[in-house]
Amino acid sequence: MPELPDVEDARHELSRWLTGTTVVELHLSDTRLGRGKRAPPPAMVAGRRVLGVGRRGKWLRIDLGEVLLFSHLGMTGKWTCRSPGAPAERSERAQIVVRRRRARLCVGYVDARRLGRLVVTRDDIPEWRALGPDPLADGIDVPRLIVELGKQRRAVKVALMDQSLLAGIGNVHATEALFFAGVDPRTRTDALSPRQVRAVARGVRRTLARSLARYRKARARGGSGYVSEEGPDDFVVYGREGEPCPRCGARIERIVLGGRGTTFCPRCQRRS
DNA sequence: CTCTATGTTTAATT
DNA sequence: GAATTAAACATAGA
Repeated sequence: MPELPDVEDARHELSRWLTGTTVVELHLSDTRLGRGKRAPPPAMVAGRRVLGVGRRGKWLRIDLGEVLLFSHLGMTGKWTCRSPGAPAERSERAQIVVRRRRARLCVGYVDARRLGRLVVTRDDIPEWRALGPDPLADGIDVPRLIVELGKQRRAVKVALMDQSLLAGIGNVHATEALFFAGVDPRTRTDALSPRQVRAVARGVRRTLARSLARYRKARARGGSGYVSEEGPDDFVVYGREGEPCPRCGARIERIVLGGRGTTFCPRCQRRS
C-alpha cells in the first residue's frame, strides 16, 4: 500500500491508536525487518509514552521521546489494530502492545512480502535524512525543481520516483501525475520547459490530492481502525494499458521505465 | 506454470 | 561521474 497518500493514511490511523498511550511491549517476530543491521532491541521501548507519529515521504516515525521507531511499508506492509487476545493476521511480523489507562491495544505490522522495514533507534536514520521535501508537508518548490531537473538527463518519470528529489512519489503517482501534466514520461529532465515543470508539479499535487481525498472520505464513512485500499478504478491511466485515454480516446500504451511498468497516452502526453 | 506487482538497494554495465 | 539495467528480497493473485 505504499505511496505518500497510503502512508499518510497509515500515519493518521497509527496516531489515533498510539498517541498518548504507553508502550507495554514491542515484539518482533521477524529479524529481517531490520535488514541485517543491528537487531533492534525491543526492550528499550517498554514503559515509554508515544508522543506522536510523523511521516516524511513513505517513511513513518513513531516518536517515543528518546527513542524512535521507523517504519517503511515496502510493497505490502500495513498497520492494523486488534485487541491483544484476538488472532493475528497471517503475515503479522511485529506487534506493539500499548496501554491507555486500563485498556490494552495490540497494533500489528503485517507484511506478506517482507519488503518493509522496522527500525528502533535513538537518532534519525540515514534513509530518513536523505529524503527530499515532502510534497504534502513542505509543498513543491517549483524554482528548485526547475534547477534540479535541469542538471539531470534521466527520464522525468524516473526523477519523480527519486525520493531525494521529492519524497513520497512512487510508480502509481508518477504515472498519474505525468498524465495530468500532459508530459511524456520518457522526456529527459533537461529537456523540460519551465512551463512543463510547473505542469508536472501541478500533476503531482493533483494525483496526491485525489488519493488523499479518497482516504479522507473512506475514513469519514467507514469509521474506526480500518485501512481502505485504492483499487484499479481509482486511477486514470495506471494499470490501464489498452484502454482508451479518458481525455482523447487514444489507446493507452505501456512501456518500462526505471524498471517499472509505465502507462501513458501517446497522444495527450508530449515530449516538448 | 508464467507473468505481474503501489519499493529499495546493490552490483554490473554502458 | 551519470545513467541504465538486472537482480535480490518473498509472496500473492491473475
